Amino acid sequence: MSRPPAEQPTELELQFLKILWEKSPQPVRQIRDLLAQGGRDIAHTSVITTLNTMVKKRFLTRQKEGKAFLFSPRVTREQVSRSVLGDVVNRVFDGSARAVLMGLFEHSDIDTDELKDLRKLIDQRVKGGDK
Amino acid sequence: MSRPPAEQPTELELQFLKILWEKSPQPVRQIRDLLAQGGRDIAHTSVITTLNTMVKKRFLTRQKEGKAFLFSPRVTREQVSRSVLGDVVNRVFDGSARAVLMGLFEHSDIDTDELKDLRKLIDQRVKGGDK
DNA sequence: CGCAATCTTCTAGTTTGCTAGAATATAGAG
DNA sequence: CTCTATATTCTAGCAAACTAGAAGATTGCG
Repeated sequence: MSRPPAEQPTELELQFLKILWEKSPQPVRQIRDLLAQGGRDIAHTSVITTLNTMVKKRFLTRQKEGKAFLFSPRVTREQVSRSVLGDVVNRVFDGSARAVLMGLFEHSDIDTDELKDLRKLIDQRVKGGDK
Repeated sequence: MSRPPAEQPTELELQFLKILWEKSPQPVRQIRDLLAQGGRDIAHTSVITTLNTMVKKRFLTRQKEGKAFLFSPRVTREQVSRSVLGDVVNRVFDGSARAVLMGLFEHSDIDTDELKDLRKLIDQRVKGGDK
């Protein structure tokens, strides 16, 4: 028995996804440059290796263009965000949205304006009533 | 260069912490039993190995009692929750509490009552104003 | 066509995470 | 005090994650 393959993207994979969510499809060379620009200077072949594992995991698709491959995301930012958050909610907060919200307060610099914004969001949700 | 040591507890480590948050200090044997009870049947020595790495990571402390060790958490549930959530907020949601809250809506079965509860929480926060 | 540039695949090395058996230490019974 | 039961440490193996070099494939320039 060993570790089950993680269904959530890893930290590195998330960086790749963010780049491709911004713009896609993109070739390896360009992805590599953007990574380096973000402070993560990885060898060209390493970038390819990671991209290929992400294709295997179905996070990405690739298509041939000339002699190179172009990569695109197969999952949306919303899908990943929801998945990761849901995972944390279940694993750490035992499914309690309330606990998450309180943790959210503690976490960061949420000012009064943002709080009101959040409340408005909830109001809309309450009125909507659907789902 | 290789992977930086994760500062967040792993899934398994989180299970250990949950057990010790419920009751501590506890001996290895008992922790092992509770894990097995929760469906994770691990060899006694494996439990010790994990506990020791957690001590090294400063998630736990241990004290000798007779011929055995007793383990206790060194971090609180609140600390870990905040840390994990903060990590996700920054890494996945780029620091936006608003985005997290919306993801929270999407995630799960939050009914109207719970929404009102959340709103009350925000109201208290707005009135409190401080911190 | 041939060769250089460029891209990919293959192989492989390192660390973390998880697991467990072999070897070792120690407390307590008799 | 000796022996056994029980606890711990040591060692080790396997998969995932990350990294990169060597080798192989392909395009296109001259």
